[in-house]
Amino acid sequence: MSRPAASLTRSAPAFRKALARWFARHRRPLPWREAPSAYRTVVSELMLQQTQVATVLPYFERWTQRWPGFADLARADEAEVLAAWAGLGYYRRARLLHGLAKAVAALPAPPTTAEGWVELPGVGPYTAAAVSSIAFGHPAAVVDGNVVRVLARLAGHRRTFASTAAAVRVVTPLAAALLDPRRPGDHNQAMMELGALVCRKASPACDRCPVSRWCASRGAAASIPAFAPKPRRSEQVDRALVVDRRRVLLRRHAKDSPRLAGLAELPLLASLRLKAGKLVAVRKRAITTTTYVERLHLVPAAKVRAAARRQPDLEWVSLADLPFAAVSGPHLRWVTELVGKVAGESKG
DNA sequence: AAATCGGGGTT
DNA sequence: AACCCAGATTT
Repeated sequence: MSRPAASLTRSAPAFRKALARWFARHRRPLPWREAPSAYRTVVSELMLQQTQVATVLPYFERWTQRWPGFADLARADEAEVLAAWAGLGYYRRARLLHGLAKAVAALPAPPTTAEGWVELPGVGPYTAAAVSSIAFGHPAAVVDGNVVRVLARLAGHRRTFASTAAAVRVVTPLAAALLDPRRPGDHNQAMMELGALVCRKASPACDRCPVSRWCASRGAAASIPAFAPKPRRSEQVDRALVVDRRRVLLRRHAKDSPRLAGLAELPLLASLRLKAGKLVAVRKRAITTTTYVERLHLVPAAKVRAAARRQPDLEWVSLADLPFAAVSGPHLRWVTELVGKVAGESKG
C-alpha cells in the first residue's frame, strides 16, 4: 500500500472533524434521524439489515405509525407483525424484532451499551454498535458493508478477501481507532453515509470526498475491496396455481420457519403429489447464491381438494384478501397478474 | 468457516 | 446477469 494505516490513525482528530463537517452538510433527512428514539433506531436498524434505505422507508413509516414504541409492539399479535413485514425479505427479522420488543418491554429500561444490546434477539455486532451509539452515545464503532468499503480503501487493502466476514475482521481495529468518542452516533452514521453517497462501490466520487487526503486508494478506489467470487447455483422449482371460486390455494410456512416465516406462497407441485399441469408462467427468482427458475402450473381445483383438506399448511385465500394475508411479495404479484388469465381459462 | 435467508436497486 | 445492500443465525 502506498500509505500505511498508521498515519491515518495518527490523524484521527482531523479525520473526525473533516468527516463531521461533511456529514452536517450532506446527511439525508431520514425519518429515523428526524424524530429519533431508541425504538425508532432499533426498528430502522433491523429493517436495514441487508436491505437498502429506499426499500425500508415505506415499511418504517407504516410500522412506527402502527406500533409507536416497544410496549406497543410487544403487545402486538404475531400474525399482524409478520403481515406488516411481508415483502421486506429476511422474514426471520420480523419475529426477532417482535421478540426483542417483548424482551425490552420486560426490562426496567433498554440496555445502553453494545454489550447489553447484543444479547437481544436479532442484534449482532453491527446492530449492537449502531443502536448503542446512535440512541445512547455509547462509543462502539459500526462495521457494515459501507464501512468495510470506506476503510478498505482508506487503508489501501489490495488483497482479495475470502468473505465479507474476513474483511470485517481486518478493518474493525481501524474503525475503532477512528471512532469519535464524543459523538459516536453521528460519526458512525457519517461513515455509512459517506459509503452510500461518495465512497460508492462502482463509481466512487473521490473528488467530492472529505477525507481523500488520508486515502491510500486514490485513483484505484473502484477496484477495492476485492472479494472472492461465490459459487452460484441454479435450481428449478415447480409450483401449482389453483384458483377455485375466487380463491387461490397457498401453502403457509410455520411461524418459526427458517424461510418465509409465517408467510404463504404458491404450493410446490410435488407437495400436492402432482407431476405437471398446464405451464402458465416461468419466473426467475434469485435468493442469495441460488437462482430459482420457478415454473407455475395451472392445476384444476378438483385435482387438489383432497390434498387441501389433508394438509393443514394448505389454505384457500380469497383473491380480495390476498394483500392482507401475509403472502410473499413475488407470489402476491404472480397471482395478481395471472388471475385474469386463469379466470378466462378455467371459468372462474 | 461456510451456508442460509428475500427482495430490489444499480450497474 | 451479476453484484450487493445500515447482517444475524445456524450448521
